[in-house]
Amino acid sequence: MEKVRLLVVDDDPPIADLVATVARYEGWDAVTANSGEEALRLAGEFDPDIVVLDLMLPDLDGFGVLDRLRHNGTMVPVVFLTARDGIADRVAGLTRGGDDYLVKPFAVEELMARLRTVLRRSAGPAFQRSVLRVADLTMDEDTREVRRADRLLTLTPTEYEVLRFLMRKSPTVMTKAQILDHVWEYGFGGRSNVVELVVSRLRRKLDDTGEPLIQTVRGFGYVIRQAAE
Amino acid sequence: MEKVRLLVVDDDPPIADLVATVARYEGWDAVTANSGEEALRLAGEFDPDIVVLDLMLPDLDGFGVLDRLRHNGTMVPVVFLTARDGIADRVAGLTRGGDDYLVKPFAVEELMARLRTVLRRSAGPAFQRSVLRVADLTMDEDTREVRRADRLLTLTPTEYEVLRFLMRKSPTVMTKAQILDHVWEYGFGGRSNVVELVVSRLRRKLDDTGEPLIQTVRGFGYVIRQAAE
DNA sequence: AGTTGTCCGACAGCTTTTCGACAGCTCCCA
DNA sequence: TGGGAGCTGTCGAAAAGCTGTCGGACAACT
Repeated sequence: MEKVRLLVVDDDPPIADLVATVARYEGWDAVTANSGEEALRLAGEFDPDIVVLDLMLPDLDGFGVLDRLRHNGTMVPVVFLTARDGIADRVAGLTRGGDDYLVKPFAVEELMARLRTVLRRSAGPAFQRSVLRVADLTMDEDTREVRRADRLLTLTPTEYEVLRFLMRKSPTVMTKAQILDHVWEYGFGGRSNVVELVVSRLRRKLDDTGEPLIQTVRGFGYVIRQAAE
Repeated sequence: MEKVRLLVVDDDPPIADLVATVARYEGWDAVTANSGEEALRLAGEFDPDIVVLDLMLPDLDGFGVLDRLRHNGTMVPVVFLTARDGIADRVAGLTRGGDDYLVKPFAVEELMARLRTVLRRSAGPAFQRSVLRVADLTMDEDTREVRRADRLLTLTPTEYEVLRFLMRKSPTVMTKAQILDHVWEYGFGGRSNVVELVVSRLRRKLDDTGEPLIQTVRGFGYVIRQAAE
């Protein structure tokens, strides 16, 4: 696939920057806009494949931006960001077309996952499943089914996210800080051992059968990969 | 790649110089700033590819500098330096993207390694693995896998760092002092034979099979290279 | 043969990791 | 509205593994 072009619209520069940086890290092209006007201008110039759109903007609000976009005939898919309270209902109504939304504060991996899904859907009518695989472990990102050697595992949301992150990055070693930073909401204060704990719980479920897949790289972090040699 | 342009921002001149010197030694272009204002000015003039930014600055603090940088539309990647205590949490929020941070006191080689990683990532969408190779010894810096003639070695963090340093410098001879200075945190007190010890341990793991790769240059230091006649 | 430099075994202290127990929370259902 | 089930994160203790000090054996150079 071509390099994905992402437009991020959020009036809070750190947030916009955060999203753009993560996207670039994934190899996407990303630009940011801090107002509705700027967003519309950039949508024209930059011609994005997908848009992340905060609903709370100083000038024109998110809905307004969307209307104008659609008015111009742009069918680009949109993922909305909203505060926890409030307009969730109205957003829900807008998400039928394949668009999606996420509540702030979000975890960056979750945002990226939704962007990928939306892109995949909008790419073509025949949307192919996204299945991650490491050794005899598979994760179907559509059905959320995780199997180890065909045995179905039941994971909690957090476990699922951590596992997905590790599988996506496999066979690269990730530090605990990286895992925490990507899988937990930004702003999560936990100076704690949550990551270790979730890994421990994952291991119990995964490695129940078969050889250990999640490996500790002492003094550094964790990887998921087939034990070499 | 072109000559990398690095901007180092730290109010403690010895530290800033240390980093700049090491970077120049690697063939990079490096400039230093000792205050936030200077940093912003230089960022404009010098147009760096990457920035090392101490968070504790006399005038504008590190976060302020970052905000202003971003505000100017600069998407340059940043690696932060922080003291051990305190703001690690706040930093975490900024690092989710792909930027990174390091706690003082750090080891110079570790800083350089992170800079290289961040650069590599921001360079292109398809980020190519970084694999060091000396004779039949290979080190994959992403997976942290080290192999001698395909046999997987298990190294401790210190061993890994020393070996990486030697491999990077190969076939140049490094003195024990250089190794100590680069691989251990600056300010490390050990007037000792740690380096010898780690090398000894490395040898046992590496040279188990095959001919010795790490050679002693008596009265000077160590090199890793294929034994030449 | 003396001197200087290197190697490395043993050990103690320390750091990192693992994981059981538990309490607060949310969500769901009656 | 109350109760229950399941999820998440905190704490702490025990285990595992890593690092540096010491010191004696050994090797290399003069």
